[in-house]
Amino acid sequence: MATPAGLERWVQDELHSVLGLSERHVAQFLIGTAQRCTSAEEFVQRLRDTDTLDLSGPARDFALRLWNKVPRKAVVEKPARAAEREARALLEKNRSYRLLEDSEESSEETVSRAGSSLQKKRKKRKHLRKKREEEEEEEASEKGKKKTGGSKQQTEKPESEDEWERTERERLQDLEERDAFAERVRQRDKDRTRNVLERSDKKAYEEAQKRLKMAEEDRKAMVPELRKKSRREYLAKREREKLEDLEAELADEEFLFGDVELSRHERQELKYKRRVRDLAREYRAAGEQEKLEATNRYHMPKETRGQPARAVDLVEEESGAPGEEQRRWEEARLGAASLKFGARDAASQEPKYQLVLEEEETIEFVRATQLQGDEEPSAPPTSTQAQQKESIQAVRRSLPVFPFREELLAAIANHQVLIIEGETGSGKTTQIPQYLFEEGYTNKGMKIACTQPRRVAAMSVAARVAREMGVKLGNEVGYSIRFEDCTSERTVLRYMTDGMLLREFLSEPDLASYSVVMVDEAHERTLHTDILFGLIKDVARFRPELKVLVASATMDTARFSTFFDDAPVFRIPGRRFPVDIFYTKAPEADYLEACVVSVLQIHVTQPPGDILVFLTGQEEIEAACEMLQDRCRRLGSKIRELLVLPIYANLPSDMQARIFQPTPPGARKASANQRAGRAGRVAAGKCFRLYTAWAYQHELEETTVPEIQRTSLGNVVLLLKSLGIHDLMHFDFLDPPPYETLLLALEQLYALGALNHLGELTTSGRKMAELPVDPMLSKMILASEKYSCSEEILTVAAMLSVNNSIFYRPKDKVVHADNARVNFFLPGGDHLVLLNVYTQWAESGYSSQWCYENFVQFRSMRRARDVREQLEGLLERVEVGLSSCQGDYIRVRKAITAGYFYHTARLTRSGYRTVKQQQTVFIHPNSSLFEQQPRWLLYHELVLTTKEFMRQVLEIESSWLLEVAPHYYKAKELEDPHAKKMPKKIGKTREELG
DNA sequence: CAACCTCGT
Repeated sequence: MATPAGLERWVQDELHSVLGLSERHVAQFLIGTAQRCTSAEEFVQRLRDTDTLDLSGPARDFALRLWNKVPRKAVVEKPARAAEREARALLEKNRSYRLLEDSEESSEETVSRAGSSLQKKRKKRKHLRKKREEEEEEEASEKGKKKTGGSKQQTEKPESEDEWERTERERLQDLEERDAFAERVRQRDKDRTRNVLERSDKKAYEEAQKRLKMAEEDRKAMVPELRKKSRREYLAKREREKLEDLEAELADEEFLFGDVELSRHERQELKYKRRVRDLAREYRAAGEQEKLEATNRYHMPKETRGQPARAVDLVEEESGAPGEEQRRWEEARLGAASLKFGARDAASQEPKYQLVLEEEETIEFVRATQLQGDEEPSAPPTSTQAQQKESIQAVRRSLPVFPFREELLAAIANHQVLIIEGETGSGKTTQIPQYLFEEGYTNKGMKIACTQPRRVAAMSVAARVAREMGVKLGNEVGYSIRFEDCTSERTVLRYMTDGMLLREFLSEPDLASYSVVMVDEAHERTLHTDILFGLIKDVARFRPELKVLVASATMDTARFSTFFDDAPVFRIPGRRFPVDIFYTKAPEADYLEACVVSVLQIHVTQPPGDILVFLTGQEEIEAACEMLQDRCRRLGSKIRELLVLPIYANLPSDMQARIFQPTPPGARKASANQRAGRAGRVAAGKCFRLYTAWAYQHELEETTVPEIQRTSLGNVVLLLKSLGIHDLMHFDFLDPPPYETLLLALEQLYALGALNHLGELTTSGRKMAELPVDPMLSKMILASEKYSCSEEILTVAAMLSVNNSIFYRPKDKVVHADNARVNFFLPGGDHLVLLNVYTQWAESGYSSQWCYENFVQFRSMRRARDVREQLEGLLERVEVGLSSCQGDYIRVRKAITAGYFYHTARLTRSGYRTVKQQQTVFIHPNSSLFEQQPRWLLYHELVLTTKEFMRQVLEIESSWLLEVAPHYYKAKELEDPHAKKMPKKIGKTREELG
């Protein structure tokens, strides 16, 4: 970043060379404008509006270069009503100016007005007091004829004299009070004037006026849309104005009459006013919500999102067939792009490679957008050990957040809740907690929590911050994730997964040991984050000193702001490295093929660097790798070396580690980058999207449906209930889950005995909440106490909670792998198979070699072991003793049934039906029971692929259901009409082995 | 006879 003077000179020079123009004020204007804009598009738009430059020619390019150079200002604002707020602020300032001019007069007026009101009140009060005294006197005189006490003597003094003295005294008092009152009014006006003087610098005033004008113009353009929803908005606006008046009135009332005794009527009036105010507030909140939803329905080009829509967008939305619309939009985008960048252009510049790609179909990319970076693209710095410490600090200073350190800290100090908006890589995650630490938020033994949706993120960020602060990880800076608590008593900066903080609510419902809670990556809207919002909002209300920071990418911040009672938004502009985004010119049919072609294309046409490809699944990744390697081999030495490395969750970890190793020089690693956010983190980059820009804007869902509206909520309900939140229907969800989902969860918990008929948590429910597994699993674990088989049940629970990734099935060894799997089969069902696998693995000494030989995934097993150990550690807390069934698997199966009686199916003549809902279901072909078809069974989960399949099934007897869940099943519905026709063949086999 | 599988306590 250049110094202001240097920057100005640079702009002047450029202006001169590009446009033959060298006026200083133009340069200043350009810089000033750029500083106030939040995106390059906005900047260009503004320039266009003001006709400063002819932006059709090289000036546009220059404008973009300028934009990249200018340090932008952070903005603290409430985006939901930015335009409205500005207008109101302007009006208020106008009023303030007037106040400044005639404040003396208005004070006098106020005093006389309020004075008379005071006198009225005083009179009333006097009247009331007199009346009361008279009543008392009457009472006393009737009662106390015999007693003639001192007090009585006083009142029996000569009446006229006494009366005169009293009124005189009161009049004096009144006068004094009136004087005091007048003084208070004067003081108030003086305060206001001072505030006005402080706030109103003229420039800001003019700026506000200009902005208001722009806002007005935007509004004008929105008229057609506005009309549609005008009624509601109009009402809301009126209500809002009313509310503001009312609030001012109430505030004055309290200020002026705060210590004057009010009559009952006046008190009622005040109460009524307050009630009206509260209602109006509610109404307003509802109105805003409505408005927001209405604006969200429109797919606006990203550049204008968050700002008032312009008429053009709306017109385009409404007119023409989709194809036509797409073409027009595409054209508009292409026209706007300053630079056309096609692979063909590049290839023609390097004829050597054109030959290589001749047979291949080339894919055309068009650069549509650039995400600006604040740094010039440059090679990543290579540093020696000695330089490292210095460079760490240099990197810290280079982060986009750094220039706003002071502003940010001030904003945090001034507001309890602050929404922080910034791109990935702006440094918000690593820097802000450090700033807070430096600022002393961790004094007095208080801690700072920073939540991440993912484990790796929590770990790596903590490690990074520890390095930056020069402390050992786990000391001052630590992380806390499931199975791994890398914190100590010294830890004040705690990075953790969101689920972890949620768990902490169980032990510390008010988060008393934290001074700041920062919810990071809020835009991801994970289930845990969403629930944290509701809980933290609650806590913040009764802990006014607790600071809440909600950090999000450039999305949804308006919603967060609204949710947290219009908390201000702090926008951190800029990103570290620029990322160019390229879109395909036409949609691709076979995207895997297209992807491979693009990689090669990129490989030969672009400067050296790594290529990162995002695909949807393991199979695709493997296929793509094969295709790439195959083609590279065919091309042989004609192209530079290409190193293809796959990465996906199920990949053995040593393979994963390979991608972090540095690339051999001249070679290039693992195609179209789907997420520009990931790139640009360490160095400048380019992002190729294998879909058209139109599709990006229109076909992809703007934001995915929040997790909370998709998943089963059993766990969540249990957790909230155990935190004492009973009224779940009115819990403060950012996006409330569907009513039915909540009801379903409540019913399920009731059936499991976690809730009583009043919906209150039972003791067993409290225990279930302690266990970090699904309610049915935890019920199963609790039941293992009764059947004395907790050792086995723990294993089953652990194995069930690692999802279907136990068996490894490489394509080239399918037969061996399937054989190995069948070898683990035990009669009874899949749960026992899982138990068998784990037991054998444990007997092998938890060996990885054993896993390899038996086609079992070591990583999954290790995870199962972790889960098992964690659960074992919690057994004591839920009062379950360790016990083993000693081979009596009936007991294990009964305990499982106690948790899963909800998930049962019976064999009918037309196949399997679930017992309660009569849904047609099938045993999954991978199940050990697939060929046996027992009459009664229990399943762990249903998966819908080609059919509704039961995965992980266990054979049970219907009588067990009555034993474990008598409240849920009636003997009659478990009767089997075909009992005599079908002998218990399988049952016998099982008993023999049992 | 089916093949999807991200993340978290």
